[in-house]
Amino acid sequence: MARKSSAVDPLRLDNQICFAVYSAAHAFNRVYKPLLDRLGLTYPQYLVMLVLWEHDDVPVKEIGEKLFLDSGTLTPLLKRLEAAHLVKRTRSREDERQVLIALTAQGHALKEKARSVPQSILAASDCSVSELVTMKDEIVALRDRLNAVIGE
Amino acid sequence: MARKSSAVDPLRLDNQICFAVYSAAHAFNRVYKPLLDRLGLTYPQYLVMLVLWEHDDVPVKEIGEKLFLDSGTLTPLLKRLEAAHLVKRTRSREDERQVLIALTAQGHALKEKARSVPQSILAASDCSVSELVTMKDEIVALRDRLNAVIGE
DNA sequence: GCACATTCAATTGCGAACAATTAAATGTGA
DNA sequence: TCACATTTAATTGTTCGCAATTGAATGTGC
Repeated sequence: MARKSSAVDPLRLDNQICFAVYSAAHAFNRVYKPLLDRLGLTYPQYLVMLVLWEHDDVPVKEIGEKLFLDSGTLTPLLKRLEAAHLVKRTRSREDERQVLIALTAQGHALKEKARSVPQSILAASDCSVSELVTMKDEIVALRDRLNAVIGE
Repeated sequence: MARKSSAVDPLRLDNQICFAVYSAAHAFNRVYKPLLDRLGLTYPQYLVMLVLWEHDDVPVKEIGEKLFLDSGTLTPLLKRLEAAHLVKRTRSREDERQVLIALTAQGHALKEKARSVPQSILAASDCSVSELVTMKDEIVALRDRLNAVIGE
């Protein structure tokens, strides 16, 4: 039998969608870095701020569900955001197990400085908005199917 | 002026391709985890092994170029692979600055156990091969455009 | 009311990921 | 040859990401 063609070898790096996603995520991170440095945020911190700019005063768990992150990641990250005076962490009075995350005035204000970020990313991706939307929807659909398998 | 529709608000989490990629990468990682646990590898270690299974006895830099990782990430990772008896690290005699990474017999043998991994991932993605190939190519093209911007 | 399980955040430990620096080896130009 | 830049890994310090555990608060079934 002939040796398997490298074009279809499933163990070839080039053939793995997962590596494509993994390396694209790192590439995005490197593009975001200089933009977010100006805001004093890391990319995961920026994601948390995006969540809070949409809906403030929420428990840690809700942030985690939206970003697919757990308390082991979020607790120290939120403490750093608190140290930067962007959020306030307070125990809920209705349910003392929960910690509610609220934006400070500074945290709200940062949203204005963040408005220019998406368009810089769009420019870097060198791609039409409609193409990006299509890709985004496909990737989200794939992600959700993967997460469904994990939940079993 | 009417309030901007949330469907096109560029600061909305749901509208960001970058978050789609970021969260998909984590979802992939979670699917890989139980499969790779059986091999005793983490996902980045698995990527390094994929590179080595394709081409052995290469300097650290070459691995880094293929995976878009630097020595700060690879040096400790490779030391862990060496501690697991999967690779050997030796200074090149032609150029003493380089460290060459070679597979051990165990490292070579592990490739056989890894063959079942891609098909498990394919099953989890619940998607046709041709769809995945198309998506992969699009994501790689996007990644390469992003990396081109970084290189400027 | 009380034992029990569940929920939620925090903690600990380990493995990435990367910036910045260090140090050694190599290459280059005068 | 010798000063100088370049290349390559290694190191250090900070931040993610997650598994596993802890501990407090809450809910439940009897």
